[in-house]
Amino acid sequence: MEETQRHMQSLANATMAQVGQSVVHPGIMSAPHMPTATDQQQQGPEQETRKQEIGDILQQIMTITDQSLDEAQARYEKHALNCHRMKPALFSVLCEIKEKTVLSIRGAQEEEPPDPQLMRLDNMLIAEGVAGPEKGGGSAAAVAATNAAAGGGPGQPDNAIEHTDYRAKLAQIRQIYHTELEKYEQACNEFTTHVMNLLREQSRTRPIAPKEIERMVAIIHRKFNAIQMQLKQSTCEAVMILRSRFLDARRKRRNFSKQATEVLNEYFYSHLSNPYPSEEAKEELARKCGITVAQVSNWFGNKRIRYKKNIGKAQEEANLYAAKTAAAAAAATNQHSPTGSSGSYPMTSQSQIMGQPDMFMGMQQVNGDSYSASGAQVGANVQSQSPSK
DNA sequence: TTTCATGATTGGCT
DNA sequence: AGCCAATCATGAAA
Repeated sequence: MEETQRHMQSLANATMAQVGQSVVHPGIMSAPHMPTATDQQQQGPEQETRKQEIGDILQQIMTITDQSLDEAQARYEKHALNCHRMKPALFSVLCEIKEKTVLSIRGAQEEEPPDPQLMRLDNMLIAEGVAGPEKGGGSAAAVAATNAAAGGGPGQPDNAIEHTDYRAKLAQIRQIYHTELEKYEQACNEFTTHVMNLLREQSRTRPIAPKEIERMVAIIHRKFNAIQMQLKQSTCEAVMILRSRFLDARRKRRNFSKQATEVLNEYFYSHLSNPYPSEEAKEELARKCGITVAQVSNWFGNKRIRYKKNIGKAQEEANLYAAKTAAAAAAATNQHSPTGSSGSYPMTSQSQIMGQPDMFMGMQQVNGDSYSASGAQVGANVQSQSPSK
């Protein structure tokens, strides 16, 4: 992401503005410590001189800031200040006052609770395997996703392909995420160091309390966290898109295998009078075809409606399967007992035998749909089928 | 690219 | 809950 650069720039500007605020308007500079009555009462002659010295230093500071001095003189004055023996004392006093005034005002509102949205994003990223341990929830989530996408069908060869495909894409997202995160962290650290150095540098000429530095670091971190949140958000979006692509079954419709279609058609045409397989029959078909019971139900739903809509063409198919069934059953009859089952789905209703299937004619018979019904009645002619619409 | 076939989904009905 | 009908979305053939 080249966004990083932009973020960095704006962040740098924003933070420097805040740094600048305290540099340019330190407050304490223009409002030096005002001694109270009690202060004065407790002062001895020694304290009186000290006060005088502090006053001198302040006066020098004011002079430096107010006047435009030439370089050499300014350097000389600063040096004189820095070397002054009262400087540490003055600084600590100034820091103390600063802490009491400026920091106490803002201090309270900085205690922010963890952002719930950030927590949500974090949780999601961990759950999806983008954040967190490399081989942990990530692959687990991928397995779950691909399994769901496969619809539970056993032995689908492309299952593995899509599995790895999903994993590869997820890994890609993961990698980008971590690279960016690392970049942000590095930039954050660099910037923090930079600002700290700056403050340390400035602390030689103006009072800067440790708390103030802390606060500045906190501000920087907060800014960078905001950027990180954007990264997390877009990563989440990417994962969601990936997931939806892989989980949306419609997008990955695969035709059933030829063998599966054969089995289903065989059943359908041999039960034309009542093409409503029982739950057990569906399970059996599902097992045979390597698909789910729901898919079997879908198939029969589609088949019934499409058969009804297109009788003419369906009849050809019906004949085909009738002939097949006949052949299979005949073979079975010859080889085994006259009543033996061929293992396919023999016709069971009288109308089928007579070539008058009664599907959709309101005559649905209870035929049990067992796979071992009288297989001897074969060779039915289904050319004259005329299911009503 | 277009057209057809087909598995999945959805809403309404019983 | 199961089914029907319409529809969607995709695979595969033309």
